[in-house]
Amino acid sequence: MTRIQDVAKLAGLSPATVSRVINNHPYVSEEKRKLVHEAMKELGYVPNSIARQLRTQTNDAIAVLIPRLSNPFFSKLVDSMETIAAENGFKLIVCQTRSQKSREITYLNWLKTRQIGGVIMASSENVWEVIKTYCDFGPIIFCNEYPPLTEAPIIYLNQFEGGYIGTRHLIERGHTKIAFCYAGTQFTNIKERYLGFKKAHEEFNLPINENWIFDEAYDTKSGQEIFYKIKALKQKPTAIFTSSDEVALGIIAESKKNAVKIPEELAVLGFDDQPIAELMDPGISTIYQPVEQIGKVSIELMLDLLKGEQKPETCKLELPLHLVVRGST
Amino acid sequence: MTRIQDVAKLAGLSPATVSRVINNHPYVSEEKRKLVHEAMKELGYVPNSIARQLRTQTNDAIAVLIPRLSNPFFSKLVDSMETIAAENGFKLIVCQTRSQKSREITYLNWLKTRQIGGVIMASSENVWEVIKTYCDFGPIIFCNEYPPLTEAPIIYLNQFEGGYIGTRHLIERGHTKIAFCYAGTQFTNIKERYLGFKKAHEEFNLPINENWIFDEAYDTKSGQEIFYKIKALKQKPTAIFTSSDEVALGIIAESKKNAVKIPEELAVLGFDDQPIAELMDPGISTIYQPVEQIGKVSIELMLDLLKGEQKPETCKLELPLHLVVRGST
DNA sequence: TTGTAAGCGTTATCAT
DNA sequence: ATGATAACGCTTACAA
Repeated sequence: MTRIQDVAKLAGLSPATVSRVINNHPYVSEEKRKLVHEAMKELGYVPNSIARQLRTQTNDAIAVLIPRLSNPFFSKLVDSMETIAAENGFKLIVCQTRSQKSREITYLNWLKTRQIGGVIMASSENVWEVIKTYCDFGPIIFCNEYPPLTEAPIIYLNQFEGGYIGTRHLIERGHTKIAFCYAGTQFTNIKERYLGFKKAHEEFNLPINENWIFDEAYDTKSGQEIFYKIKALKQKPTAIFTSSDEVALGIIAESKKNAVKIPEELAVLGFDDQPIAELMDPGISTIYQPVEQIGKVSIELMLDLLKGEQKPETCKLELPLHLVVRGST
Repeated sequence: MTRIQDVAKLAGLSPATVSRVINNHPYVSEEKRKLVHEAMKELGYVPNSIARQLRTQTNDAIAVLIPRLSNPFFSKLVDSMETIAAENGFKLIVCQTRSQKSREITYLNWLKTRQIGGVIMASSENVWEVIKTYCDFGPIIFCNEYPPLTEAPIIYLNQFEGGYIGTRHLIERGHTKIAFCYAGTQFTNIKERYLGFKKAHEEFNLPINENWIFDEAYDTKSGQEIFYKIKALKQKPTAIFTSSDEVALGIIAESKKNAVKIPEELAVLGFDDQPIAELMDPGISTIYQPVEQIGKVSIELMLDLLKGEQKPETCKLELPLHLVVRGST
């Protein structure tokens, strides 16, 4: 491996000058600069980033914590983040927690051991009190979801609003018996959505039926299962507010197999606005989430924090979401 | 930041002994080991991995190059790799080339600057002669796709076989007018598939119609476009061998809107066997690719190379794929 | 079994 | 404008 020393020797200069050239410092004569470039080229020299990071106490690796990549919402999110990170010479490390507290901690520990420079939490399983203890070791920001009491930057979508406008839409379509899908142990998102769901019901003086609240609605498969749970009920809802387009897809697929008409017998509302939502027949009415934008804003904030060495401050940035009406409602 | 020095001082020992304890070296008395652990705990000490990597000349970051994450095939592939990498304490860095030569080179350069320890190329845009020049800086292996003349480990699926069994299936269903989808400038995969497609035609003495070969079949949208290209033809194929389930999905979606019966008027064969293939109505007949397995095998090979410091040798490991028949054919 | 000291490849401080 | 030198935090001969 050729070192900065080797370049210096060949150019007849000191390592310091070579370093100055590499880092575009001022106060280097054009003559020497040229000499250095020639020597670097001749030796095929490339700076060792590990040594540089040790010396400058920096780290250009960013971890993004998500439940799993095979969830299209998250792969799209990571997609948008990676593009911008790479453009800025930063590396993006995928960290799949699979919704497990312990895995999340494992990744957060990478911050302590300087394996990574900062963390973007696009999902979080642990409470803020626990996550907080890692903040001394590098910037941590939240994107899409966050635990209660979080004192860190938060980029989020107003899920309450999403829950409200979606439910309102269903009510305006004439539905009074509306089911709702919960997904796991998430902190804020689904809970917020449920509050919006509730608010819409209250506004129209409609009761909420506890039997129509389904948990563990993660993916298409759970959507299929939920369809059969509904089918087995005596009192059936006429509409369902699902937790994602995948879940909606599962419900719609099984409805077709069972000759249940959509939206006449069961109106299905998705969430996310995945490409698939438009393609299905009928198209899935859904709540559009600006995934690329939330990824872009989050990674840009992280880059600022990493470059500026400033401490992240508590703040909340809300991005808008909106209703997309298609055939399924 | 607490250093190994601090721990040593508190424990009344030398940094060397502390290092030995951290790295589980033999020849450390139980007594001192305990002392070190206590001191580490008291100070909340964690080793600095950057310093360690500089000293040991190692690197625990693995880059995986893919076109884009939003392609489910690749997000699933990265998913399986990340899981195993993390279990072994290695970090997986997503690198989206967006099928651009230049971006691929940017990422490969990270190997030179020691930003990463090794590269898994799950797609490749540059020729082997170019990629070869990076091999001195760390292990490079190919997974799923590879340029001609590659002298590096290759984990791949027999695409020729895939093309053959798929086409044979369509022919056996009575089709003689079969379209084929190409996707971009990939090196081997689609080309190999086409050779299998050709072989099946030859076996049954069927001609191939050049007008029925469609290029740029990347995603659902292109599938939709292809449907309309077919619709505009005077001489229409009765079956189509697509390049992915997404493309098949696009074609099927538009067929429905245009009241073209599937599979009676147009049989559609997918590729990959994504979850969506099973859910569609009709289900998409497709070629199953063992994505998780190819990811697992690849990352395990990379871990071996990184741990063992051995040079990668030219080799080819083939994993099997098979036909899944559903309603679309 | 433990300690001393050199060195991994940089960059930053302080001279000159 | 340039150079000598120390330091970043760790591991590993070598010595004891």
